[in-house]
Amino acid sequence: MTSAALSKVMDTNPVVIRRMLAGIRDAGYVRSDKGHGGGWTLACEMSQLSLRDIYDALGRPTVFAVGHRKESPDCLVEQAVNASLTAALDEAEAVLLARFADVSLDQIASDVQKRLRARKTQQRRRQGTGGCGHV
Amino acid sequence: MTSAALSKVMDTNPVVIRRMLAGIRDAGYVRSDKGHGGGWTLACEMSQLSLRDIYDALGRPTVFAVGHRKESPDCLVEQAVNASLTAALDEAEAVLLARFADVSLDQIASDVQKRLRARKTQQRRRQGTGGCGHV
DNA sequence: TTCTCATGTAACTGCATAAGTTACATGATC
DNA sequence: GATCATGTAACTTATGCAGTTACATGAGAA
Repeated sequence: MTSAALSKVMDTNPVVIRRMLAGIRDAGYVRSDKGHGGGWTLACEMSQLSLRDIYDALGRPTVFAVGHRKESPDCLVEQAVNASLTAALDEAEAVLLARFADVSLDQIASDVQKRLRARKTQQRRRQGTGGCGHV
Repeated sequence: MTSAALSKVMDTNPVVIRRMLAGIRDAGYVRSDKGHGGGWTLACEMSQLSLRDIYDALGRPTVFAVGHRKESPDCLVEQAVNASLTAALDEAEAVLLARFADVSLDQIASDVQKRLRARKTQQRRRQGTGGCGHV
């Protein structure tokens, strides 16, 4: 799939797609090819790729919107607050990353399949009965 | 303590202090008084006030810097990713808030005391021996 | 070889959010 | 009434991210 096609689907810009996928490619999870027939292809088994892997490949961006004002404040109160805050944040981050590690791409793919079936069933129901008229 | 004094200590602006403390005052944890001798005073026991209480009083700001692009996307893949992401984020947020609830202000206060003693010991050591000359 | 397609990347432009600032109103105390 | 302190609206940076433009590079087709 090309960056242009992906950007349309994701309602954004081809360059944004390339910037994002660059890290994932460098980690070896996808491949990019130039020229005719080029674009992006998956380079590993979906079952071997987790959300955690992608998070790492993206450069482990900051997880939290909250945090310290200073890294090493002189103020002892600020130091004490930072210590408590850091302990709590670290623990929460560990939980989050563990959960990310639990989710592989094939799980997401099968979830998509499930949603696809659900959508089709709903469409059939609406057409078959002529629709309830509410939706 | 006045907003002006607090802003100096925290290296910021009096108005920023007032904006922050406004929510905490509305929740009843601190009091503000105008005029001579006015300023901010604690309105409850430090042991009864946790980081979680303060987080709530501040309006429960967004915890995570990562998240969805859209709340209700048409794209089934995006829906599936959102579902996995939300589950993980919710779990991490629950852990974080639980940790916040575990930390009361008097714990932080005693941590400050501990740090104060440690700093004094270090200062005495430096002065007593004439100092090592490195710091 | 030349044309076209696709990625790679630098550089720039919004755009949203938070912090900081200014200005002035309100109320309490001396 | 003078002074001190908060309350708040309005404005000004500062920052980071998404989006965009422009062009270089490389691969394949004609």
